[in-house]
Amino acid sequence: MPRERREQLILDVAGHVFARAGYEAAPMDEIAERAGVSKPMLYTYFGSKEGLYLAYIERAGGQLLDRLVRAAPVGDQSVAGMRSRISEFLAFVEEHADGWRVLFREMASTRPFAERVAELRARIAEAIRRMIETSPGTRRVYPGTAADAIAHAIVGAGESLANWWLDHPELPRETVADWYLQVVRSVLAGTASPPPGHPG
Amino acid sequence: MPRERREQLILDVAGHVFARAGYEAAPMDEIAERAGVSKPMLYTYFGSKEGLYLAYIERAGGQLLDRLVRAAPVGDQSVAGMRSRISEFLAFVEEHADGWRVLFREMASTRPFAERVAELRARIAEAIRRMIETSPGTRRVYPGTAADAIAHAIVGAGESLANWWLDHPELPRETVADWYLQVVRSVLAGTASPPPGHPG
Amino acid sequence: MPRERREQLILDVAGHVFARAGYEAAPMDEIAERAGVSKPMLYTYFGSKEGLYLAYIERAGGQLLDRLVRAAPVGDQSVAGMRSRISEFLAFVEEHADGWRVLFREMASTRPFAERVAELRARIAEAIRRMIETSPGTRRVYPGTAADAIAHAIVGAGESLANWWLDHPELPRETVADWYLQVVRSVLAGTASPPPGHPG
Amino acid sequence: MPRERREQLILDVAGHVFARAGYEAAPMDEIAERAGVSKPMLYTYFGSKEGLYLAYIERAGGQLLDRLVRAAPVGDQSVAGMRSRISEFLAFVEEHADGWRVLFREMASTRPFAERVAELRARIAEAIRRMIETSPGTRRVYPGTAADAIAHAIVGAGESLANWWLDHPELPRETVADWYLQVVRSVLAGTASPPPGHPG
DNA sequence: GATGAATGAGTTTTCATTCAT
DNA sequence: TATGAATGAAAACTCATTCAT
Repeated sequence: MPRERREQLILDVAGHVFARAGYEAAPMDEIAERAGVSKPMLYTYFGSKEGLYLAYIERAGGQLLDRLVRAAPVGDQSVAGMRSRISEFLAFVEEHADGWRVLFREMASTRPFAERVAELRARIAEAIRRMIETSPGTRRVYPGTAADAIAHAIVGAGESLANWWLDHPELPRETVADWYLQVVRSVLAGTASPPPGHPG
Repeated sequence: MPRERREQLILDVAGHVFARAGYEAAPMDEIAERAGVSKPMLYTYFGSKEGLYLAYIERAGGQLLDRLVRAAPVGDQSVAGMRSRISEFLAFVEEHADGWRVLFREMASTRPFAERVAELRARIAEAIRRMIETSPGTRRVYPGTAADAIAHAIVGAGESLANWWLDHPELPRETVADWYLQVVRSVLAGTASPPPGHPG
Repeated sequence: MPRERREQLILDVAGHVFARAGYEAAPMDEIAERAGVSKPMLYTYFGSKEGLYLAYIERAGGQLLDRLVRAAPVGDQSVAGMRSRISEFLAFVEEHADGWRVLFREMASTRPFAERVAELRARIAEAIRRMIETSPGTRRVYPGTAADAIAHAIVGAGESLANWWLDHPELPRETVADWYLQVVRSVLAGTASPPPGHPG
Repeated sequence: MPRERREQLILDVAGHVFARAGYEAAPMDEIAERAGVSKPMLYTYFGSKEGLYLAYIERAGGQLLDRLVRAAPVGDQSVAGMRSRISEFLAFVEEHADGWRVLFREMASTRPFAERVAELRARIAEAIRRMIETSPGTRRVYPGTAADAIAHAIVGAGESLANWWLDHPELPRETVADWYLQVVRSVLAGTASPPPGHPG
């Protein structure tokens, strides 16, 4: 088996174990055994447990980003484009539940890995921020910092919704996508006009 | 020092260590040393590492809930009430950053503790769901399940916003509260009327 | 409650715990709790865990010796005397199962306590040895050393029989006593004449 | 060094430590150090302290049984066969003093291990019981249960004699074997005819 | 006299990591 | 390249023992 193929297989297995047990509690022995390789092989390929974990995060994050980018061109701010991206995001959650769980777990972490995931998240939030700042409302209510904050709120809403969905797998993806789309559009619309009676 | 006081002190220290390192990576030795007590005391008081962690989660979750409940009466769905709750939530994040980090971390966890935190989260989402279902929109667009999903999205938005704020501590709490309030109100409003051109 | 009475009560409880778990595995906490006293009390009364154990061995051993001595005068080598002693021995096993188990356990031990029990055992063996050497056989086949060995064999037979009996509690004591008496008499008789064809 | 060889070496060392200190008081550290291996090896090979102890008991018990079986064919009830078995038993005690001490210690124990040793003992007692029931006495005095009891008494006599011998190592094995043979034959003979004046 | 509270020392066990082959 | 075998370091937890009151 060529190295590349074996690496992918190992990452699959590792993701499964990491998703179930968490980084600390996932034993390298189990990963090696399940992958059908020896432990030294893991170290030859990935250097360390940390390296293996990072490689997995990197791959999962890359896959997620790829899907988002391919779902709609970067500049596309149409409703159709938004819906497409949301749908792809949920498709990723559905098809790579392990990957999603690991990525999401690290959002709450403070360990070195969290940084990599934070970057990924920041890139997605950044795209949303641009949408906020260029959304066709009459006037911008909040300055740039606020847009960043709101963008993160939108991202968080999506994550939370995705996890809620993992507990309700009977719902079709498109239904959940509709809901999230509605949330996003509402927030975008809401940032275009100040709430009635708002002091600032 | 009376036992109750010392227990609280230990929980403070434990929260700090747990927030920084995570459950698995937090050594009981360090908690004991930082708290100025011996390890056996930790076990006498809390039974096990798991017991200590649960006690901390319980305390932090209780404090958060207390604040939310005291911020505004349960039935109160006014904007002022919402703002008050949001402000209290962010005050908790600000004043109990450790507690918040630990609670938030467990949202992504699969361990036994996650259940306790999920309960806490569910209670908050439930309150929001009721708000959605009784919000004064012209007609209800989505059925009960959707309301639950949207409620979780709102909760997730708040969590994400809170974490974003932890990285931008220079912003005053009330500013962030305003933003979150705006998000919540937008979503509530959005769920009262379907998006234009929505198929369903 | 007077000290003497409380000491006895503690010893009863301690014996129970020691018999079940063994010396090493018996926690002082459990003994204290079961006896309804505080741990420092145990140390005030018995000095240490070792002290408590020794006190228990001493008491149990003394009780056993007392019974044997009272069953028949020391010089009495009649069959009735033997039967009486055997009966008392088995009565002790029956009534003080804990004490018996602890004493017997220590026979196999190499720890400091074993010495105390070995002494007890030696005293009993010594009495039997004298019986062997003065038993009314025509001539003494074996010298003094052999008599000592045989005496220990007889003691061991009794111990083993007693333990076997603990697993067959439905048998009346007198039945088992008869069997043991038969064994002892057989061996005594056997030592009076060499086996046919024995070289020495 | 091949694994099999090292396992045997570890068992030798473990037996030594167990014999001296007892199961509870024997630290794995000491066993590892004396065996010249690391502690994790002990766990790789034997799984746990209990596993190591069981492995040792199993080996020692197997060796003892082997010797007894090889000493004389199972059905052989001749005096020569008996003497041969006794001699082998004592040879085991002499050559594997550690093994003997550990096995004998567990006879008094209540832990899970005791069961394994009880089985071994029961197998030996069973063989003796059959000898009793088929011994060429004129008539059987005691029923089957008694034969079982007497068999255990004979086993106990041998154990006790063996331990006595460990304290008198200057005596040649054959001498002690003769004594035990005499004891066994006396008891067997005694069970063939009731004691004069026996009521039953 | 009695104890609630406290701990130093030690135990088993696990795991990431690395040689020798 | 690939691995069976090995380990250093550290973790959770327990227990006999002692003060301060």
